[in-house]
Amino acid sequence: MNGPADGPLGRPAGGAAGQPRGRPTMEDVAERADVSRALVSLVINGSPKVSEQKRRRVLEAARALGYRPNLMARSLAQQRTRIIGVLVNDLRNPFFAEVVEGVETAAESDEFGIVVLNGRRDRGRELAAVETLVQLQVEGLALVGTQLDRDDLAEVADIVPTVMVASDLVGSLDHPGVDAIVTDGRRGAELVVEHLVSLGHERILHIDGAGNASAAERRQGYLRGMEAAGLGGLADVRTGGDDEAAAFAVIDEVLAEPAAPTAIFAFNDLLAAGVLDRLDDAGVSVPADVSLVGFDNTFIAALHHLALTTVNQPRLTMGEMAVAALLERLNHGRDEPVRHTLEPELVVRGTTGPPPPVVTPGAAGPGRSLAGARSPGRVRI
Amino acid sequence: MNGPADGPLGRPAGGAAGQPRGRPTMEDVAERADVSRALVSLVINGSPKVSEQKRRRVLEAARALGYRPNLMARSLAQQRTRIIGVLVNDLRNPFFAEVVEGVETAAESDEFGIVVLNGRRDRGRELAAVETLVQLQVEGLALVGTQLDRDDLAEVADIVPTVMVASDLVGSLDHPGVDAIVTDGRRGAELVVEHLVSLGHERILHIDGAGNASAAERRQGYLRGMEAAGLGGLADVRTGGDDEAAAFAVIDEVLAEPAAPTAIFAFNDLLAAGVLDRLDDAGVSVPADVSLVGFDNTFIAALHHLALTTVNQPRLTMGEMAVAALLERLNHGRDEPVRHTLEPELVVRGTTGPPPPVVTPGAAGPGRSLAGARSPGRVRI
DNA sequence: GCTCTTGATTAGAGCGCTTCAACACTTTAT
DNA sequence: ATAAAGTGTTGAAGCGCTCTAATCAAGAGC
Repeated sequence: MNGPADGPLGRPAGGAAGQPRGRPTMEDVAERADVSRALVSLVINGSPKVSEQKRRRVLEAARALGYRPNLMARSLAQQRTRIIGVLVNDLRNPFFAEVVEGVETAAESDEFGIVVLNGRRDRGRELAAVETLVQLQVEGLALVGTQLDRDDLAEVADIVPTVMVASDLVGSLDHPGVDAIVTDGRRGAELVVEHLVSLGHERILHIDGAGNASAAERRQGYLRGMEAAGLGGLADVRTGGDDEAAAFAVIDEVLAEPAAPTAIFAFNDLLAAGVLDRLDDAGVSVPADVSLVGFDNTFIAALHHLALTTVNQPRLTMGEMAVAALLERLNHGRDEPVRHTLEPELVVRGTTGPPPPVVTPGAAGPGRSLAGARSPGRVRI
Repeated sequence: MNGPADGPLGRPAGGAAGQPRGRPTMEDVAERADVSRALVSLVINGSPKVSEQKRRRVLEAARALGYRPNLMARSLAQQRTRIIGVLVNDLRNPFFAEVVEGVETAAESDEFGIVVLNGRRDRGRELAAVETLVQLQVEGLALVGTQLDRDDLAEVADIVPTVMVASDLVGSLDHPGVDAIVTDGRRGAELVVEHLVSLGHERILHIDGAGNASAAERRQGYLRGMEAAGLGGLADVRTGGDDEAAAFAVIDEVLAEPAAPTAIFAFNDLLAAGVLDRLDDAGVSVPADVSLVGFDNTFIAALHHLALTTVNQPRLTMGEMAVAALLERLNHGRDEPVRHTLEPELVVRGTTGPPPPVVTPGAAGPGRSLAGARSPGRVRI
């Protein structure tokens, strides 16, 4: 084992020869400090029942060897990992990134680590990621904006406490192992519609989030808002997505139609940014010709040059609440599901205003504001 | 072991009482399939030397029990994790998020998993995160935009192959365990200056990235560019940062000075966005009064309403190259450091143009374009 | 002098898995 | 037939750590 022919080069720092290879283990430290492995363990874990003398000896040996505990081994022995697994729908979306920061902050203060996996907008990858996290033995699972549904999660939620953030098991909140932290998307969407209606808009288009987890809720809120305003007949929902690119096709389509909307409510800020770009390309000015609203209140919306009216979700808080929910299960054994619904908040900025006056009363049918805006001579922003 | 009191129904779903507790292990599967634990291992790992009959038996038992391999135990036994650790300076910066996606893509196709930790712009946290990753026994370490320096990394790099992405051990590339994948920030900055100079600018201000890892390089490039253009005397560097907020103070300061710049080169797009906002607040129009350039070419720069002239870095490629570098060490035993420098590319958009004509020749001293722009009546964007 | 405490240390079993050497069977070569 | 060469399977030894129970040393109490 420790024979002389054990390989020429030393362990880490270009050291001397003849080492047993691999990183130093607790055993190595024990040997060097001339104590038992158990004692080293106690020292490393800061047990109070170790004499000052030995503690020093051990620590010194550890430092000298460059010893670092092996988390895998520790977790295995301890039967716990103190890791919370986080699955994010899309790391590129600043909204999610900030939720993750919230999760991180909270986890950190509770001495948990987090492992972040990125679904990259792909359901299959999300599924695989969840599997990986479970196998990694995470003690809790936070799914941020995931598109997974009850069937995907049922098995997993039996094994590890799970919380969905910014998305929900739509219409099936019944799994006892799954909590949810959401902003009331329905209410948020209603706020948007109310705002637009109060400005005088009637033809309000909603470009939705396609299969995205929160899409359904916001869509519903939009529809309800329209109904409530007596505009149910004018409600118009188009399939969008959750990034800028998704907006292009829809806008091109809409611009080509006769009765164009005077306001557009996009699924989220990213999508709204795409809408804005495309409108810009077409020479349609916002909000003079069309009003535009996003959702999430990401920092992008706040940029003055976009000044996007949007709906705020308390991202950091959501992340923190997610961890809190997991810990309630972990530490206090809660076992019924919980669902926290946060209040959305309308943030009015510069992309909403009154609808344009009807161009030529009587001439061009019922309103053509948007199409009209495409006439030459219009000023681009 | 197989006593009668071992619980009637399958474990996971809605389990009753009296189970042996804990998730099913390989042992459980072996018992149920009536084979040895070793055989189960072979099946799970897809060994070809297992009879079809037993393979089926094992797989069925595994499924029935809801068995999932324990990655911790596997890694421990196997003495490898197949995990690449990724430390990101700031997950909220879309630039980094995209580099991470590149890392992910590459790792995935090489059957590696990745674990992402977020430094959140805090050096101490970065240090802690690296430590965590090392203890997690990652096989490679990708540091994305980190601010850590040689001293922080020396010890770690002896243990695990390390690659720095989008940042570098400035002035000390000498650690044999650290590779680097960077875009030539110096060159990028020179391109910016050349572009601005060719437009006729002379008073070009650089707001740098403060302590940020790539800050020094870009600063140098800027200074060299200015020298090369014979404008060394006009070079002006202010301390900024790497997000929008950092821009505010600087802009306020600059606006209050007599000889204001006609062009501003910001450390990155985020900072540039902040500059744009502040200029906007002050009624300074871009590029009519001041030209503005960012760095990174994040999607933010591409938004039409910002249309930020910037410098592109091939993010995805950088992430992929990082993994490639790690794998060369891991699989082919390379042990000298490697440094890939990618070419930056100037992306001209709408925030740069010729400097404004000097307002009142002779009257207001040497150029007051920016300050002049603050006169009332100026149009805001 | 003896047992009792108390406190510090350690032996050793075990966490769930991999893997190597050994084993029991074929099957093939000779 | 017998040796040689596969096949498929298994026992058991770890991987690096934790943690319980046992051990040991030393002072306290009687």
